[in-house]
Amino acid sequence: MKLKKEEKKRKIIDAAIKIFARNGYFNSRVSEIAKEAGVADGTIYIYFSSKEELLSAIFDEALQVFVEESKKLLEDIHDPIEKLKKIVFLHLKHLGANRDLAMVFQIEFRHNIVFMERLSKTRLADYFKIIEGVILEGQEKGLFKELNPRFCAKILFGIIDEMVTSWLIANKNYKLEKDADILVNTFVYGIAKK
Amino acid sequence: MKLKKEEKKRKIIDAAIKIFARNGYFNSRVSEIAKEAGVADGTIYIYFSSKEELLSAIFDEALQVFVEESKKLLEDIHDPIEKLKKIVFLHLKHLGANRDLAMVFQIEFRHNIVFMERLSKTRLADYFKIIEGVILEGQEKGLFKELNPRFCAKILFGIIDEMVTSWLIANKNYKLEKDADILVNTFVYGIAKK
Amino acid sequence: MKLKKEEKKRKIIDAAIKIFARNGYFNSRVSEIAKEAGVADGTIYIYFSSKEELLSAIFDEALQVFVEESKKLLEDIHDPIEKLKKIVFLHLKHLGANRDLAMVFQIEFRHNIVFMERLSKTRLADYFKIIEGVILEGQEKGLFKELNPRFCAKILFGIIDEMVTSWLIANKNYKLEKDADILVNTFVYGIAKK
Amino acid sequence: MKLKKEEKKRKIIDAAIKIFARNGYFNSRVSEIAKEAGVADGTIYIYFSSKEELLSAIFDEALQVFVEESKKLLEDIHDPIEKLKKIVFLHLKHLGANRDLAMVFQIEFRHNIVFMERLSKTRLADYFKIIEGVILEGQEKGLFKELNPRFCAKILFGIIDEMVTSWLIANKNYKLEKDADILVNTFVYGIAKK
DNA sequence: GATGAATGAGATTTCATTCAT
DNA sequence: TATGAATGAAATCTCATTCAT
Repeated sequence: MKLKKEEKKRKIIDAAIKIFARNGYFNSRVSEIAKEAGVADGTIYIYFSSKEELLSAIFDEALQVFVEESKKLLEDIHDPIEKLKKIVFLHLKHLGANRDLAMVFQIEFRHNIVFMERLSKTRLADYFKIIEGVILEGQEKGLFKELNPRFCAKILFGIIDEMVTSWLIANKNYKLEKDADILVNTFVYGIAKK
Repeated sequence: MKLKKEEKKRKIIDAAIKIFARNGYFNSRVSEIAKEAGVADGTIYIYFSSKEELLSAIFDEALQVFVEESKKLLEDIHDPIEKLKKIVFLHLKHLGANRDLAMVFQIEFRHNIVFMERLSKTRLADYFKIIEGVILEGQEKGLFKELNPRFCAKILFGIIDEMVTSWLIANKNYKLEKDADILVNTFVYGIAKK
Repeated sequence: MKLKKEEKKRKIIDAAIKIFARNGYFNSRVSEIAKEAGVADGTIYIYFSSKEELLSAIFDEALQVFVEESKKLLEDIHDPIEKLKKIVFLHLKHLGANRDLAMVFQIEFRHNIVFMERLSKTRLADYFKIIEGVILEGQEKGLFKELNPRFCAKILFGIIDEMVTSWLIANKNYKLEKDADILVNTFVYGIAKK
Repeated sequence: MKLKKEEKKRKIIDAAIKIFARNGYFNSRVSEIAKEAGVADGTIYIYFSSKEELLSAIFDEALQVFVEESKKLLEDIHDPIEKLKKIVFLHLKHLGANRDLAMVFQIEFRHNIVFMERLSKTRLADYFKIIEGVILEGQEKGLFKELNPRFCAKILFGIIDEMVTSWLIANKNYKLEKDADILVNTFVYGIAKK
């Protein structure tokens, strides 16, 4: 029974990702999502209180999975630079493996400032914390300069973010994660010679 | 007469920036923009064929101004790193001086993939060209590693972009451009010690 | 359930006939029709895809009812002239009994050539077929001259049509069908003496 | 000067006939007519007080020309039946020679009952008077049955009207006036044999 | 819980007409 | 007289959400 409920929620979220990715949030109809999920329009409102809530749920779920996986996989790595590479690799792999989800992340979540503010204060904050933690660790180990860790985290996030968006827009079939290492190297060592 | 027409167009664009920034594109009413601009609803459609066209016009105009100014100011600078600092400084100053415009740039232009594709193939491409040119110049002068210049340009743009967005979301009153130098230094020399 | 749906459709069509007749198609508001039908504006669009579609539906339904009734009542009559009288009588009675419907038929259906072309190739064609059939029958029985049956049908239709329109415009209370017999007699025997 | 004024009025009327015929009254824009006539939008309002007035003017002018020509040409004819043939011939020739005008007459003038009422009480009444006069003359000469002349006129008008409309809808290239004689013969002698 | 018909507020855009030049 | 930019009222249709079944 409980499982059935979870299943239905899953179906609705998956349908929403697909539809939002295809048409954009504002041009997606709740009834379309319902159809794609194989449920009645009204059913969606049993599981989610509104269309926007459904968008939030996608974000929450995906980021939670991602944060948890990152934490777990980082446990066995000790070199901060390797850790950064793993984080970036996971980020790119996750989104690269699911273009629809990537679309929703890069485009649909940026719709309005209120939404973004809320997001960046919740799940996204956890993600930034992880990156910041690694930076700090690197600094403590004497590997990184004494820059503001939050500042560094933003830079790294900005780089990854741009890579994903640019991959989406290019609409070519290259592997998104292929550049993870060079990306981190450039972030860590800069573009200047020597 | 011609002037008057240009003036009215100006007024409408300024009003649109203000209203879009305040409410977001989808939650802004054309009639609101008209009221703010001091014209009749229908007048807007004499100058812009649709609400979306109006959004495009904001982007085009702002980026054109920016690209032109950048080109001019770069002429007198010869060090590639200084050039990058100037570009970043200008980018941050421009948007930092006009929070409404920044809002429209960071949030409202990202509404849908089609819109973004179109934008990134037009004006934005010019901007990327400028950054790429500087990177290439640095490489030719033996200052920068032989990385893909487009890749480097994306990284830099991603960093700047994240700074702006994060400044918007933070909603604090720090000067956006204050970090231009350290940002470029980090980009150029990396976060690693030595 | 099914019945309820049909009922609601009925109500909307009846309301539309009334409102179209009163104000004309172009000066009728969908919201007015909704109000008259006792449903919400949006409900109309569940049953009809557009305002024009609603106009078409009125025509289709009314003509279908009329064609079916004509066919049935003609079965028991054998004299072609009597058949023509019956057709004309029915036509006049139907519209004479429902001034609103007559208004829509005579005025609102003639709005544009495209609409008329479409109509005349569908339901109206059936109606012409019936008249033509009777003319042909009369010719086969040696009662009528060997004129082109389609030409004769057009003449008869033109006469009836003008009677209805002129009755509408006159806005007097005479029974429209009272002239059915004399009308057919004139059509059949002409206005010339002997 | 006066001539120039008349010329401009002419141009506007001709443009209006063309545009109304092409798109229908409601789907024609005043600005389109202005463009076609080679004048500014506002200029139309110097000559006609409104869009509807312009439609009226077309009707008035065309019918006036027609009524006057009919009267003149009928003077030399003495046989009522020949007179009817001439009237019908002229009616069909006039509209047959100018498909755009025909379109406006058959379709655009029937838009709303108020308009039709007004028309039928003014210019159209003159036209009916002419037909009625011929019928009466035929009756006085003992050629026609003692039917109500107005009734007969309506019948004849209905027949002609249907012929024109059906010609328009058919959109074939046959000469509209070719059936004038047979049409009148059928009207006068009926469809019955002997 | 699930359904899907019904709701009704609401927004973009059009276009006849005006009027300052 | 002629112009055409500006006006602003107004209407179709959409669609998130509800709720009786």
